[in-house]
Amino acid sequence: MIKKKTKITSIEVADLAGVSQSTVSRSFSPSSPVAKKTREKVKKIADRIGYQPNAMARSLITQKSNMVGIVISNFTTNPFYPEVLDLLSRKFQENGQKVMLFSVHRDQNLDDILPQLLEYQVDGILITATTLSSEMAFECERWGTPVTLFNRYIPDSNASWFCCDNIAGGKKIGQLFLDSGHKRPAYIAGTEDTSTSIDRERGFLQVMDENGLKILREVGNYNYNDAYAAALRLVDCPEPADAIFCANDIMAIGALDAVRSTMDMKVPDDISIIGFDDIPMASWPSFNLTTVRQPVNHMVDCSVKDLISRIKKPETTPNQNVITGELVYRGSARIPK
Amino acid sequence: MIKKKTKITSIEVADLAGVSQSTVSRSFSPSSPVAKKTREKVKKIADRIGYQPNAMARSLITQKSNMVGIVISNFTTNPFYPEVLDLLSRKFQENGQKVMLFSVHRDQNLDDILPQLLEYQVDGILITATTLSSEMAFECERWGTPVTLFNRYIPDSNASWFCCDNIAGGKKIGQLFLDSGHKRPAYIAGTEDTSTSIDRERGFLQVMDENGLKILREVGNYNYNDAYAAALRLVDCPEPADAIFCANDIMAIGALDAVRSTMDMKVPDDISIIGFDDIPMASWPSFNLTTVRQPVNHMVDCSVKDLISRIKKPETTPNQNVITGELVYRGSARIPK
DNA sequence: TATAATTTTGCATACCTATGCAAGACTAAA
DNA sequence: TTTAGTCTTGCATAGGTATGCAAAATTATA
Repeated sequence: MIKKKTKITSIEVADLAGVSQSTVSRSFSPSSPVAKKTREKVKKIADRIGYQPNAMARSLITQKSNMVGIVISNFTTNPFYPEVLDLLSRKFQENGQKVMLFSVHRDQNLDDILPQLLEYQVDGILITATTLSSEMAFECERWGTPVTLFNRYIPDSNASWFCCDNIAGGKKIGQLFLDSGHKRPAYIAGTEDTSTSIDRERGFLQVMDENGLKILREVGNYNYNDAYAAALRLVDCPEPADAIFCANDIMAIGALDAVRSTMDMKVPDDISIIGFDDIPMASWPSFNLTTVRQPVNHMVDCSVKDLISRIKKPETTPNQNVITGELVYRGSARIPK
Repeated sequence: MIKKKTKITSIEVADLAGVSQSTVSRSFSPSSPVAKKTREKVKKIADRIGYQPNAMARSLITQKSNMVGIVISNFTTNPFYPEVLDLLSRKFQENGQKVMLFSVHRDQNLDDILPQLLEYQVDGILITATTLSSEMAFECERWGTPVTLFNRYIPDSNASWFCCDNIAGGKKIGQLFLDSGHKRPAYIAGTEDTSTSIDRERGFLQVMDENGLKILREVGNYNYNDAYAAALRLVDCPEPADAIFCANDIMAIGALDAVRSTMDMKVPDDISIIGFDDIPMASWPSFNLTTVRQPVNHMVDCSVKDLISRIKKPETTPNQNVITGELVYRGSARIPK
């Protein structure tokens, strides 16, 4: 029978320091009034016996956990999201918020995740690369827990969201293809039911429509392999595509590899390929990918600031913003003369 | 003045259901004895008014937070780690553990991170891609919080660790270079003070030493760009390397691109390049990289199982294991005849 | 030195749930 | 119908901290 080692509490520190528990508590709260000498004495003893305040007990009193939940869907396939997660968690840390992470599958329902976050009294929730049902949005609202979406949006809810202007991005790319004289444009979609893929396609399609061009279409599910196969189908046919817009960079890279693997087409002379995101890899010499840059840093900044301010002032109205991305010209697409 | 919305408690549920608070509590704990009918009634009311147990209050009583801390260093540059993090967090979730995430800089001291984790009463800590000082190891031990390292090791501590056999990996690669007749081997190191880079170099060097070969050496800091530059230096000189071992795949890819950018060398005919990790990208057609596969899944399994079992039984002795990686033959290195 | 003003401290309580113990309700056996 | 046995429930308390209030200690003022 091992004696359960009981944690060191503020009372023990108080006893050793010859003060009350209240004073110990106050010593650990910078804004509380404690005589400088007393605070030093308390801290020294706490240090010696290894005391640290218990955040659970504190949260129980203060009704603030200083934790935010981050929900992110499988960020393994798209290098864009590790960067997002890294930035998000860093910025939350800088603001004194701990991060509770949930990695979910893209199609996984958040209905079993959110209750866990609420159970742990997170002060706010940030959701990226996935979206939430309106019931769950309501549930969070009922709890008074603010929710911010990153790169997704919900029209009629009081969640905040910050989303790259995917429609405009699609349009820019469509226009570029037109300007450089392409005739048989193609789109490789991401996962079918994601708003990002739908919107990028919509913008692209609209420009093509207005100019009387039909687009070829394949699905790449936002991953390299599927896009590779999709690109082969687009190229290996009687009337091959002469321009491919892929819903993200990693698929564009897959398409690039696929096209190169067939001996008879050259990029960008015979075919242009454009992606979306501007992940670091896009600028590598072997790819040199033309793409639309999502201003990650800015978007993360906005999201974190928004969530934190709504945690501090619950009555703040939610922010809903589209952020425009910029076309980055590299070597994988023909440039208009 | 907005009235602070106070959270719904088990007492309110109890009142509405006409039972005691204890009964409500028991209704939410599957193993507690409650009449079936009562439990259903309670649950229904709880559902209606949106009650959920408060995990903070529970943890305070049970002395278990059901949270583990994961500390990971900048996983943005090496695609190996997003995968690790994804698997880790998934597996912890499957085991009912929430994940508190800390993303740190490689050289950042953990001395300010660990106290935060302990403050939040995490049941265990998993550290990867970075290591902790012996003072901090001691601190965790004092708190009785088990620590597991992933891909790092500490010789004399009672932390567990699971580490790929980096020395053996380096040896295998050295041997392959010898067997295929290379004469001017080179090593591109990762970040200098990481055990992974040091050990991989050590194994490699040892084989070369035994066979009387000197190695060229550059530093690539585990990132694409530095490795690209390093490889150029190794190749663009009077006696260029004819075989490069890079401490991870992303650097090997950088080296590959660098070598290809010079018109007069072909891979693998003129020069062999080998990496370490076997990230998904390594198998892409454009790289087709020979490398040492780290058995991520297995390593993650071991780590999670270890930590969880030590959370359940604190007296368990720590596990310390090296796990051997397997050489994956692809197209970037000559194969012995 | 006495009084007022200010700073510092302690007391008591609240936050919300889990659980040992004993009493109550109910079923089965006699 | 009575008794023994099992199943449910409620009472009371503990877990560790923060904080309003009042008392004590200190400093400033007269």
